[in-house]
Amino acid sequence: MDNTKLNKFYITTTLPYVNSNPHMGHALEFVRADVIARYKKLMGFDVFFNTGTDEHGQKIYTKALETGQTPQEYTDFYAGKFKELLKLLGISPDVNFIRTTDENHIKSAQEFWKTCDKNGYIYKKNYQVKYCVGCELEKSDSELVNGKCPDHPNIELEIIEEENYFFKFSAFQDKLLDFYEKNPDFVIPDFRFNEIKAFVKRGLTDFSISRLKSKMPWGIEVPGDENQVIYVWFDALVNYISAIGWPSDMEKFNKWQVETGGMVQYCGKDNLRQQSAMWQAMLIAAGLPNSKTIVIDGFVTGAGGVKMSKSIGNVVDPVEIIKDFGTDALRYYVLRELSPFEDTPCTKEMFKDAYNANLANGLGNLVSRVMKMATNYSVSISSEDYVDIIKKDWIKFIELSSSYKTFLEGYNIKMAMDDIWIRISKLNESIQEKQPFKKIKINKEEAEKDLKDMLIELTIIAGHLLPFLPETSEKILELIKENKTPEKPLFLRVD
RNA sequence: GUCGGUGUAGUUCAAUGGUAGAACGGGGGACUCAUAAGCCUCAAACGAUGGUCCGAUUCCAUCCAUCGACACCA
Repeated sequence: MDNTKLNKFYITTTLPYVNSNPHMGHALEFVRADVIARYKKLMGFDVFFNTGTDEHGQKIYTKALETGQTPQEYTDFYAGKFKELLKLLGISPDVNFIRTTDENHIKSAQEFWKTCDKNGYIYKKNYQVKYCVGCELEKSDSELVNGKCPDHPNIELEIIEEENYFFKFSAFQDKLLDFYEKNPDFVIPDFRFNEIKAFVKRGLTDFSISRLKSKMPWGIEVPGDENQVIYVWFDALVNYISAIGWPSDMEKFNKWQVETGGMVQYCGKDNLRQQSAMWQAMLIAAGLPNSKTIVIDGFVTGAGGVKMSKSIGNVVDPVEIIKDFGTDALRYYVLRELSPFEDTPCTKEMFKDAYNANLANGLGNLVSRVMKMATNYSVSISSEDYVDIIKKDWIKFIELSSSYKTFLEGYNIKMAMDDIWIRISKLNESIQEKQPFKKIKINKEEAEKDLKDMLIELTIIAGHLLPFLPETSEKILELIKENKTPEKPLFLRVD
């Protein structure tokens, strides 16, 4: 039997569209995907972890021109910014970073197009575009009010006829519903799955997947038609397979998309349709296997559930947070304090409160507390028996915490972390109850035994933290191993 | 408008057909190993109105509030 088939894992984030600076939503998605990637690695899986930047399309083209740059200069700058953010967030350094302007991606997207075309799912059609002379912009139906531009209700919309390529999305309704039926956990959480099922059941309409190059040249050229470019998201979605070598390196592709049982995709709720319906239809159209799981994040909002925006001034900038509180503090917050699936409010004040309560007063203080006693009374535990074993045999170690594992397998990162913080509380209580700091004077032997138990428990806590707060976890394990008190508090209280 | 979700202490979240749990924040206390941290303790909530039931926060209906979906927004 081929056991190796079971221990490969492919996870990807959505590629952020680089028309603005990275925000909390991006940070949240990167960090969560990173946690799952790290967890799987610890569980002995061979992991491919993908992220990158989505760089084509009208918005970027316009922005670049506005700032007096070429689109390439503009996207180079933003790709750099996102790469920088990944570092700041402590994302696994071996993460793959794909840009949709990469040469191999461009080739792959064109091949993908050709394959869909060859299979009969792409056709050319006249497309009517509504154009408002007042705005000098094309308008979609959903933007219109009573069939007029809301900003210029007195001007009649012009209809512009344009020839575009279309994708036969309508051909995939039954196939998608059938696929959903057979994969009852395909979209997490379930209420998002219901949403997309309802959407597909209502019926699907073909959609345009190209743009006239004369109007918008910043895209990948449609194979065999130099007058059109591939519409940005059709090109962007293909990154998930171009990143793993399709079609030039089929061995690599098979390893990550076939032998893994499919990719796991993290995305925001605004991407539900593209990832769980359109992309799946595209894969079927190209004769490729579907994704395994789509995990949908909620949004980070301002206080009271209001959308974050510069004009309201309620934006919480992840880079600024990291500067003030550190990488693991941000990781902690997006993993435990933000709901895994629902929208959650976040303000700087809320961040600070959670930081002080759970990292400074909670985890950080506990480490100082235990290690201070351990060093003062010269009590230690053998690193071969504890610290080293955790790292060497994490699978066995985590086997002892069944709920932790169950939560992570279901992408419920918050609940897994709650388990750890329960342990932190319990250990604090136990120190209070056993009072080794008093007992050491009257019953040295028993005090030392208590303290050893506490060191073991602290080791277990650090072991559990490994995928979430890797840097902190390593620090704690190191302190236990060396039997040292932290020179500086792990998380300094902020007031 | 249609469909769906949600509405629980000051705040952020749980659970449940039969005395509603927690965390943060607030009040009080005993301690001292620790980052004026930790521990113990107190106060504090089921949107509204009807209905089913011996009994509803939980089920149903209506209303109010709020969020989302209803396709070309990456």
